Amino acid sequence: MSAGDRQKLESTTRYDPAEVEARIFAEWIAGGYFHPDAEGTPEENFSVAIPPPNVTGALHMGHALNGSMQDALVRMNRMRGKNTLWILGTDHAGIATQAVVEKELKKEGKSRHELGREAFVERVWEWKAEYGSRIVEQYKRLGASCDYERERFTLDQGYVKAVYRVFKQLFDKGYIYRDNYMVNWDPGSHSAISDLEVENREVEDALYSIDYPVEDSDQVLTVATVRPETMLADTAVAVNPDDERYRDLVGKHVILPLVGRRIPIIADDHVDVEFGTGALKITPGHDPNDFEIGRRHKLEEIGVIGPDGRMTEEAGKFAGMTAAEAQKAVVEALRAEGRLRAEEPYVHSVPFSHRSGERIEPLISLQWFCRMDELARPAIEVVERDEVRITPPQWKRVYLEWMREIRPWCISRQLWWGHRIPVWYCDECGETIVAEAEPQRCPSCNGELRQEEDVLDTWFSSAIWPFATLGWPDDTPELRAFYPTSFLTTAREILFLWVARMIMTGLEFPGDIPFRDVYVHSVIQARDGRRMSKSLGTGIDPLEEIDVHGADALRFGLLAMSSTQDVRFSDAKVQQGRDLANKLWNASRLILLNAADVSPAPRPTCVEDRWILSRLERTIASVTEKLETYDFAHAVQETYSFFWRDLCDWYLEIVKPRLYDGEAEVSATLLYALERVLALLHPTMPFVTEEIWNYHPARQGHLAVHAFPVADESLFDEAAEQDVESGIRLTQRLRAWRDLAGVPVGATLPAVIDGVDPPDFVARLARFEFNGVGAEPVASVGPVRVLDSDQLDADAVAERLEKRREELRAEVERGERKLGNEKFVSKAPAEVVEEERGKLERYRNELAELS
RNA sequence: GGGCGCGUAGCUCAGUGGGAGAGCGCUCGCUUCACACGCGAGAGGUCGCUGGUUCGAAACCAGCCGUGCCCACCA
Repeated sequence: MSAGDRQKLESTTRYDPAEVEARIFAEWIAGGYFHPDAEGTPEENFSVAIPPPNVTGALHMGHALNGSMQDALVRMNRMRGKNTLWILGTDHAGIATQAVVEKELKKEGKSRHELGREAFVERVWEWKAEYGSRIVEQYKRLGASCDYERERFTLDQGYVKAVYRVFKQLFDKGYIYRDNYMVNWDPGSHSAISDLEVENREVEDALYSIDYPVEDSDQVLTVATVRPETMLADTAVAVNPDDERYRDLVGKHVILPLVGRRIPIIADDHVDVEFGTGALKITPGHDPNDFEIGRRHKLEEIGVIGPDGRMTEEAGKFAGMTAAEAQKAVVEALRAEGRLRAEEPYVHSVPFSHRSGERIEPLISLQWFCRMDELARPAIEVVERDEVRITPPQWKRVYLEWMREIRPWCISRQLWWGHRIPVWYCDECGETIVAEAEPQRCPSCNGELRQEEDVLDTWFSSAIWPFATLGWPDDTPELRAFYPTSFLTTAREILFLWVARMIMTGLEFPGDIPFRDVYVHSVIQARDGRRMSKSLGTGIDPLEEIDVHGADALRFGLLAMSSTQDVRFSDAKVQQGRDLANKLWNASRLILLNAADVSPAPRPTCVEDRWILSRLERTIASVTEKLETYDFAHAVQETYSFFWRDLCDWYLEIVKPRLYDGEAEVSATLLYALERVLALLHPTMPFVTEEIWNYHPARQGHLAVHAFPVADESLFDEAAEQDVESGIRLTQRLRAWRDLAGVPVGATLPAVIDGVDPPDFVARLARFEFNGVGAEPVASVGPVRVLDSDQLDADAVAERLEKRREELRAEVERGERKLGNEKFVSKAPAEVVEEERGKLERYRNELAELS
């Protein structure tokens, strides 16, 4: 070690992540470790596609957890020598990004319509160039070992080519079509949105009962509705065909109040006899159910609410009002005509836009759809056959059930920012052309063409992420080397929005699954158990955590708190990670500053050496297995426990004298253990381990590309583990005895051993002298007979003795009761019974000695 | 309406059939020559409730209570 390094180690008693992280990260990048050559096959390589964050986004806890998990596996596989690629990129996020830029414009007093489409889109690109890389920089702060040289964007040139190819092929297969259909209209973003972008919320509305007079009769048919304003668009009233009350009315007509329209009374199974009066007003233009019923009965579809959320000309005197204003006015008008029979409070669930937060207005509009049933079929099969494995397994069923019920996907959006749908219309001959590249003139009549105004749903482009990022549709070296990818980690909320669609497109286009494993991770909630959300003010900023505690601390903390169930964010776990980083630093200082100049190798000379090596190798085996099965929480906590408890608390304390003596054997063993612990921990805590590695005498190159340890089973040593662990337990009992017997901390107590000598370290760590002579024994702790001395307080010793007797009596009683149970003795497995007998025997003997 | 999950120490969570665990917090004692982001020793749980299965249940089964999430077209 150089004098400078030695001085740095000696003087730095605390690990300071802020001083280390940026420097180390720059070294990794300079080394090119994260930028693999496109060589080898997907089977032998390791690749992961990052769930692309929104360009508008900032790193939140979900990204940080997901990133920590991916990086752990990516780094582990890179260290194993695999050609490893972590694909990075961002999503153009249509609605979100357009909203951000529109907001900016608004501050300048402008609207996108004033700018016009081209200028607006240009403006969004400018915004993207300036702010769009923020989240990528934040991933670097986390230490994520993505390939920053292959960064992709869902709207970059090659990606658009892939999207258009997919659109064209799906269109040619007849899966994509254009139709007038009921959609979820989001008045906030002025666009249709898909079913998956809708969230239902409980809302208290009023339920109105309205009398519809039956034509040529004194009868009325009373219907119930929460949206009286839509009655203006009613085109039928429906009753259940089995409903005796209305059997005679089916086929007759009612006269729609306020409007005067004559509309039929029809019979449809959808109507629930029990609900309200059993008569349902049918508004095919403004209600998804009524739309379906309307299509079944070929009813007229009238729209009285426009895309702006206001009443249209069809609404007559209500035209121009907002839907809410119209509701009041319609209710008033009905009341004035004596048609309003009842009004009562009513709680029900109502769709809201996940994007804008506004209440969805179901409208019929001309949109592009994609049929999903054919695409879903093979995507169901690969999951059924576990070719794509979903972990934890309960999500497999959730996926399959959703896929089996899949419905057409509304893929068009009335936005400007996104992939403009590759369809051109000829106004002269009415031709519609779908093409991957813009056609110059109409191929039929040579007329002028105009392109479809709508853009595609953002998720349409995300769906092809794993292969579009690798250069598909071209046959690129990247695609050949890294597709299919190895695994995907995700939050369950995008299982349908994203994961399912990637499986479908992967099978349809490159013709193979996009990844072999899907790991659905838990959700980190706010400290109080609420959802972490910006709008609720419950978010915790991962970057602040990194600033304060370091990236390793946050990574450790997130992995340690992650689980199969949702968990609350735990500051304590992040601190545990910070403490671990500090402990690693300091234990390493102890070893590195005192070890003799030897090569790291297991060189056991005594039982405690064999013990720590055995524990080390077992930990490597166990932690590796847990990482491979996505059990991150147990993986990091087990590493923590081995390092802190076994290595630091016990082994280092035991071998300090040998280490200070510069003994070659213990130095070699310690350097070996340190090297392996650093490598084992590097995937989860990359910065501190890399920094310490700088000072390790075996260092050749960066730890990021050092071999990941493989457990050496020849070092497993059951006997050594038992000996040392019983020595540890004896040490702990002796210390406890001293403490309770009021012995001064620094005092060494005389004692003798009755029986087999414990390992040597026991006497030193417990501060006993086992060759005591002369005095009388006053207490027994295991095989240790504590001799009388002036360090002892007789009363405290007697009290301690009595306490132990009580414990033993309770134990003996418990054992006797259990073994006295004849059914236990006859039915329990023999080894369990034997164990109980052994324990009882030991307790009885010790009690006898103390009496 | 259907589905999934959770209820274990003051807090956050592990623990799937043989004597209740971790981290934090708390108490007592330590400036012991790696680390006070440290060391040693402790206190603290009828494992939501009620029944059942079993020699044995925190764990398996049933019901109940509480709580969270997902899906769903009942106006």
